[in-house]
Amino acid sequence: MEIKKMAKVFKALSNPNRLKLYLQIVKAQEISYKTGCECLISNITKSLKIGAPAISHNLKELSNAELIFTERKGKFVVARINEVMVNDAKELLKTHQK
Amino acid sequence: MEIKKMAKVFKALSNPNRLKLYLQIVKAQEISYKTGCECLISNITKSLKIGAPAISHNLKELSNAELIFTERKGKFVVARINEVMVNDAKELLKTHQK
DNA sequence: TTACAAATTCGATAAGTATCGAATTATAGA
DNA sequence: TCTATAATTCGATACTTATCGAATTTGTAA
Repeated sequence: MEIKKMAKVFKALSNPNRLKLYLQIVKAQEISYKTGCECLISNITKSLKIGAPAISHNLKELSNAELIFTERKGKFVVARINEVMVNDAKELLKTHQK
Repeated sequence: MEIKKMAKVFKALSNPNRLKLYLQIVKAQEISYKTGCECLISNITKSLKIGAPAISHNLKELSNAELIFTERKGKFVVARINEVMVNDAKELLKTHQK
């Protein structure tokens, strides 16, 4: 687990809009476990106050940091969380004391 | 726990040199629990490949994000981790599935 | 007080980034 | 085929940031 890679992960989460986007994907994915629906980016887009180009850019940042995987399903893009990477990030934040 | 505040925390960890600095403070603090010594910034400075002004700047970023507390002890600066904030960050990275 | 070391501040610069509107591409359905 | 919607790409712009060297401040101890 190299520093540079982890720094990139944190960078991906360092912009408020992008962090919101990430959290919405997490949330949508959790719901999808119950409903079977997939996480459609187009739904999330509406709830953020930035335009489609910015969403696209921010998705790519999350994806480049390997925090999410994206896949095109016809006209739509679906995203899902890369649990492994998220765990690496959590692990790095572990402090061994109380 | 507001998004903006958390984004700032992640931003503080988003630069490789600053992340290293943070991790060194964590490490030094863990050692200090055993030895009773405090985490001196001047020791850490030597192991990073950036100059003193950059260290100073990066410390301030960590401090502004409330990830660390700093205190001057005579000629030196000592730092310690804000466990509460670190936990908030870990908490935000929790996903509820397996 | 003088000298030294730690740290900060200042001013500059090069590089990176977030977002936009316009244009374009991809896809589904009428 | 034509149209509407989702998404991406492009080009621009305003803003932020990481780091540096030089200068300055803070503090210790000779």
